[in-house]
Amino acid sequence: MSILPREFYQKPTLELAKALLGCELVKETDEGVASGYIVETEAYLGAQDQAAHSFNNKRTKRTEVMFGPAGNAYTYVMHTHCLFNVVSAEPEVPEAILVRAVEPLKGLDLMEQRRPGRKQKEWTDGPGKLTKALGIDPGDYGHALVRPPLYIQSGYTPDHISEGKRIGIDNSGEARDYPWRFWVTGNPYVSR
DNA sequence: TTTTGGATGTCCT
DNA sequence: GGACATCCAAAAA
Repeated sequence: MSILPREFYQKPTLELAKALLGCELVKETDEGVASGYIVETEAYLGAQDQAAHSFNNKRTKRTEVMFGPAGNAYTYVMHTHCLFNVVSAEPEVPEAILVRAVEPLKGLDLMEQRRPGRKQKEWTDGPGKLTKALGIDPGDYGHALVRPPLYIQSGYTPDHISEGKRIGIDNSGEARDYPWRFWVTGNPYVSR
């Protein structure tokens, strides 16, 4: 088991989205370590993707990190929740990959504490849920994912990967039909 | 300075 | 299936 180097992220976004499946996402806090296997991702291809925050190369304070190098964290606060993305592509090309679900691995006691009253299956089967269970927050914005307290390391290789339309972007024109969502076939922790 | 709306989750009916 | 919680940045005024 080893932390994925910066070079790992130097591949086309759609390819990286699939490569991340089965990798272990780790967050270390004062309370301890929590981690899980990534089992569901979605690609957001900046300039050509109407559903992306960076559509048409729109550069703002919020999307700024997407214009940086691949391998950094892009956290985004949505309503009452925080979402976690991995920045992809080279600098000046605003692409990223949203992690939608993980399979709990380490720090199960911590996650249970952070998700009181829920079954284990419901701890991390959604983009807002997994950040809460792992302890990822807006303070991780822009963090390089190659060192603690937040990083990704190699895991297992999924037997089969499924792909389909993305979720939660119904008002994004034809971009909503792009098959840019990937998940580990048959894994019970995918959001739906 | 004010308004608007969102890559969601949870609880209610 | 539907309402609503609750916060920040973008866009409008």
